[in-house]
Amino acid sequence: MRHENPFQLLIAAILSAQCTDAIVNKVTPRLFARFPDAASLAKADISEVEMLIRPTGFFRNKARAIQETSRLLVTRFGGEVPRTLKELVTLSGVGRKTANVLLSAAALEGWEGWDAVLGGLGIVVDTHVLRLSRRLGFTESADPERVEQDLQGIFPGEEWASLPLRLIYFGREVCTARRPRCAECPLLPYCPAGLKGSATWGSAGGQGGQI
DNA sequence: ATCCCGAGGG
DNA sequence: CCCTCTGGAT
Repeated sequence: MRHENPFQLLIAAILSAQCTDAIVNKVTPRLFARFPDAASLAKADISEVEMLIRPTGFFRNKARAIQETSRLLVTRFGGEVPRTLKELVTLSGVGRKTANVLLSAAALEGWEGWDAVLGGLGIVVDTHVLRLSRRLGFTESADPERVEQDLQGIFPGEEWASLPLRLIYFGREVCTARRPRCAECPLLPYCPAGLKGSATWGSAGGQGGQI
């Protein structure tokens, strides 16, 4: 997700719920040209915000969320993005997944002043991470928090920030939800769902996309 | 468990 | 047409 600072990534991450990042990247340049920081977005006309973000879906909820979050940044966090998961999830439209997106970006991009709190970093579990974790046998659970715990038990802490980005890319290009390209997959020899899955997921009578 | 909601792919 | 997309709040 494109961003120039923590505020922009926070807003973009809220907008990315149930929406491709390509669409988020399409609307954020206009949004941030009009409202570049928390102070300006906090005072914005809500209907104008709705128009700007409409293509991302859930636009009424999301407009309310990013404006309320901007107000909270101004009134409770000095106009800055808070740097702990506990504080981040108090923001409107921000759950554990979105909070972990911020902490992961801070770790990967080496944000100034964030290193002290990165011990609380978790693993981003979105729709791709959830699906691939189940297919690859990292977890049996469908609960995002439980999946995160299972992944934390498998991967060393240094990989927690980068793992989701790699799974997401892999999930978009190869291990897609609907019709995974098992024939082109380098992980096929190690995949429990593997080719036997494609018989189930695919055409005849299968209740497709169970995993 | 349900609602929010538009856009793109198959 | 139906399913999926870097979910969160009620």
